[in-house]
Amino acid sequence: MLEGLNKISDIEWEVRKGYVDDMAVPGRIFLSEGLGENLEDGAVKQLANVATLPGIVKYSLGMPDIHWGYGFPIGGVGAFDVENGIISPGGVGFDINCGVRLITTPLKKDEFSGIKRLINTLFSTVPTGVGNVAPKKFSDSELEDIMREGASWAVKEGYGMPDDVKSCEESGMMKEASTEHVSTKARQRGRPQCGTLGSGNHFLEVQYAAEIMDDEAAKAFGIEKDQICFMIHCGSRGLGHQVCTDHLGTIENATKKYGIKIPDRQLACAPVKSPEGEAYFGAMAASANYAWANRQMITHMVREVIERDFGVDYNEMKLVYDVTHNVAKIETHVVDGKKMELCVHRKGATRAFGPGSPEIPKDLSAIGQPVIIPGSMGTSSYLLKGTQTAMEKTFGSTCHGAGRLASRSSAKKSHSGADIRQDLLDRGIFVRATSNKVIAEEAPEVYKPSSEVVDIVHRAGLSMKVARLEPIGVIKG
DNA sequence: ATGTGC
Repeated sequence: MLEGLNKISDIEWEVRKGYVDDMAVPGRIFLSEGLGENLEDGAVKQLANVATLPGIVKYSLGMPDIHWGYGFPIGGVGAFDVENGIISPGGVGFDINCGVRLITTPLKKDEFSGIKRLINTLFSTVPTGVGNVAPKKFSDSELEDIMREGASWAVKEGYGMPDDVKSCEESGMMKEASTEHVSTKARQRGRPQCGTLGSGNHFLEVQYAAEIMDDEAAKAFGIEKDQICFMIHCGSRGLGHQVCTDHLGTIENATKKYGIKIPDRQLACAPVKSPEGEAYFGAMAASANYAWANRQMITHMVREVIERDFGVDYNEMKLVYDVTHNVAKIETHVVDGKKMELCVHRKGATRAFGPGSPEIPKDLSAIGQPVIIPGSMGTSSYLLKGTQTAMEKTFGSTCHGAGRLASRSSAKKSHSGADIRQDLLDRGIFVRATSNKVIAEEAPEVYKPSSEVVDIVHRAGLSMKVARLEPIGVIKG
């Protein structure tokens, strides 16, 4: 509910200092009155709690897809001064570098047929679902390289082409990775899973570009109307999950050790510049690199299938961009006219750097970075561009997706997976999933409409629409 | 999200 929040504009709301005790800064949420009806009190409280943590700068921020999460809300951004601020695993989440990438093909919708066959082939090619393993179990030394080098490791091993790397945020590799802080247990979980899709909201979709809203940006990003594309949404699997679990323990101890007062145990944190904070950051970066290698390997599998079955040249399937939804990064931002080094936590939020940012590909410098916002199963996904407004208002951030409305358990009670699969088929969307249970949990109705969420970030100027993508085939874990 | 709930 929006009650108790101060209205700044039709799409921006303030969570005043004092909403919970000890807030150092206010909160800001980008949200319409309509979507505000589903705003959870718990999520607002979590956003306010983040504002109590040491070193927070400017605002604790909520995107229109905000919902309740572990400690920090999902759809939240918190930036902390590197000198006196904190880093928190709860500000990143369990699925470190959960992210999404978009790849185009030269195929056009009108000339394309055989979606069922393609999805069935991909479903048997890309390992999918909880506990599934990749065709290859990597050695300890290979895993070490994966965690250090990320997407570039995969390309070097033949799972892609050199241009792929520069089309990833961070070039698909956080150089701060320190693998010595990744436990044996995390490595054991990670070794058989690189090149697997995972479960839940993770997916592999075949889509087409249904609408182009910004011709200039679409041209720069390399996407045309009616083009067949594929989108991959997944993360760091069991490795990132284990890294989060392991470091929550050490960070909880550090919270006590450094005398940091937190309003919720799930906000455990340590100074950015502390051994415990640096250890978590290094292990998180290693997990992020693993996730980039993972998405790169899946990209390769899909390209090989399309090359073989549709006669498309592998090199004609270009990576538009790869963004991360769950990460903490050290970035320089201008705050009240002066440059500051910040530890920016984006949890269920996407970087949306604007024109001229040195971090984005040079050939896109005049446009802004590509921003990819996936919809829920069977609904529109969007390609947008980053903006200067985002740099000024949200530390260069925007939303990450539709945002869940109902819990997995309630979704299972109210929806039949088989019925949803048939409904989608009637609408021309062919779904393969590891179980009907997953389809019920991921029913489009239990998510906010992606179009409404994207409308708000567009109206707020946090990222501007470039293209709308519609699914024709979906693989769900 | 996750070898799905301590």
